Amino acid sequence: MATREIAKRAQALRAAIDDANYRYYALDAPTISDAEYDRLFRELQVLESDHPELVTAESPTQRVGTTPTREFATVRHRVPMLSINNAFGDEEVEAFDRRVREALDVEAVEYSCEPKLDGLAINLTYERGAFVQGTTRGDGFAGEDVTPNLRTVRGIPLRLRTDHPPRLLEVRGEVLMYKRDFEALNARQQEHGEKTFANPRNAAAGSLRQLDPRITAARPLRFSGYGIGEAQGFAAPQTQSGLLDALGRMGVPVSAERAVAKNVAGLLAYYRRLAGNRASLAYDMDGVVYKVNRLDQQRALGFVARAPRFAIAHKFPAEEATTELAGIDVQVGRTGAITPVARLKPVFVGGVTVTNATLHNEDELRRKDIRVGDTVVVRRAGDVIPEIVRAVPGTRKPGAPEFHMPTRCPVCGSAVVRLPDEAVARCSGGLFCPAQRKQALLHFASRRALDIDGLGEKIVDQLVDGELVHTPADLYRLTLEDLARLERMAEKSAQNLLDALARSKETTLARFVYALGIRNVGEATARDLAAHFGTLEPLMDADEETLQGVPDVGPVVAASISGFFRERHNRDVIRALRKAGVTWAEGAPRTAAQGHAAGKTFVLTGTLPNLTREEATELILSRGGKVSGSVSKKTDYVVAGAEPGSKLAKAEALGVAVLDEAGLRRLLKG
DNA sequence: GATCCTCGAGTTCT
DNA sequence: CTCGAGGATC
Repeated sequence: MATREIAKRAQALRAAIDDANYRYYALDAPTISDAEYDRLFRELQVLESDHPELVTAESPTQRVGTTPTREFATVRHRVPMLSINNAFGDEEVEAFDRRVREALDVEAVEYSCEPKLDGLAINLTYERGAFVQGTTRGDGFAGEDVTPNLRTVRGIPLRLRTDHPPRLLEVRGEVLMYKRDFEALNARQQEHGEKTFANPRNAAAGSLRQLDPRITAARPLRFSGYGIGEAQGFAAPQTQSGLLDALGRMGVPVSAERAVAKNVAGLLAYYRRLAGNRASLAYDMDGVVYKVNRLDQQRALGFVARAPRFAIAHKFPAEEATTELAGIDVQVGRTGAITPVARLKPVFVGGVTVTNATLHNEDELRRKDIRVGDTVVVRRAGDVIPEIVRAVPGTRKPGAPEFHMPTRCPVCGSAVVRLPDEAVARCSGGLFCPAQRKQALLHFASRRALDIDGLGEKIVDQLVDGELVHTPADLYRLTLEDLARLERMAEKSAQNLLDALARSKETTLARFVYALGIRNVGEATARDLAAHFGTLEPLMDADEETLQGVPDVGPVVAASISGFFRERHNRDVIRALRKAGVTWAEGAPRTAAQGHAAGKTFVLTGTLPNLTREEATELILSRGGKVSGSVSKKTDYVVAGAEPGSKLAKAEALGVAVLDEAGLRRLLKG
């Protein structure tokens, strides 16, 4: 064959393979068999290996993966990749529609509806139609460059199918794995003695984050596009649904389940249809997304902080699973609270394997009438903490006894008492109880208290059981030799712990008061007390009446505080701590707050780009503001970052002002 | 006395 | 995140 003919043949093979990929992945309508596909692919490989000069970056043979990289480079997004607010019920969707119609001042709005795929959001950059870069979402502002890995994903076109490619087009979508592909992959992994994945989403994430693209190439990843980022020289359609159609025509796989709804009733009908099909669809979804269809209306609506006002994700209810209740244990908390904990036969729910779930207290247990041996329904509440919803009727084992709270503490044997009108039962042993002593030490060392890095549960167990440490002050007497004798504690980590202890001595009055673990005195109250008294002595000697002069301190809290400081033992520990070198800046009592945020209440949600939660809190406090944990009518500002929680939705519902990090900084500067 | 708003405390898994 | 309960407010 003449060189020209070979080149032509290679060209024809590439076109045929690209076309097969397009029909398979984008149209979901394959026209040739897998065997025929493999034959074409091998012929092209042979041709290219005989004539290396014919190989191009866009050749389908180049999807097999190049050599591994050391790490992924960070790339700033040209247009931030935003998150979408969530709706958890019909009412919230109706409220969303109402807000949209009011803002646009129209009778009805048309929406584009799409499944919310459970995968990883990525950004694909095309220059003059050629795929040049792909990045992960990251924090929304910058992500990781995973171009070589994305190149191996066969559903991602290496070249857009159009005669007039835009100068620049960023395609946004989700990388995911089909359920059946995930199962096959796990079976294969298991066969080869390699680790299996918990769910398709984790499998997709793990596959995409491989440093060696050849591994990614062997994983059955898919792509589904849902929007665009930066676009230059692109005649954008007028609507979201038109945009999806246009992407589809250019060879980008888009969801076949997409639809257009004329009004809010259409949205809810779409939701019910997809929720009903959930099990039979090839992929996992965590809900559906509604977007105002007309792009000019989208622009008019704009953004609130980090999320578009023109879109909302309607989430499916938390997944439930059933398993057997293997037993009920009890735990002893810092305040002596005895909490029953369900031990479950491991069950896979909401993407993780759950073995424990809290039962809160005796009343709750009674209410749900749960007994050991019952089959129970488990769900991950708020998608995080597992809870037992109910027992499945008719699964009770004959003679299964009712659960009773122990009358003696399982750790120290002291009496368990439950005060009238209280839901929790408590061990009355106080600091005599090793469990409470351990928890008190862990609290003292916790990040928001004295922040002693490396003092974890395992170490505290040994220190207390070995009688090396009784009170927090004893921690500062520990030597390298003491620590090196402990299990799982080599010299290096022992030294690290000593360093952390030394560092922790420099603290603040608020942290110190919080670290003491006074009942009913948490972070916020400790801060109020520190600000009000300025130094420790007047606080220690204050009577209950004086204490009630502090904001948010009433009779109960005042009694806890004065009771704590009246105890001889507690005063001794405090003296010993100060003697060991624990210090803080002695401030004058702060009276009226000053600064640009004076008297304003802030609530933080999501991840801010340049500030940690603690830094943001510090910043607000230093300008006289207050930071609270929950949103209400009294909240002045909600500061929202990436992936905000339900607080953002609540803020919008209540009409509370929402700021992003930049807005917060501007406000604090004045 | 009722109601709303906050805070404290406990909790799971990777 | 959620529940329970303390504090503030009317």
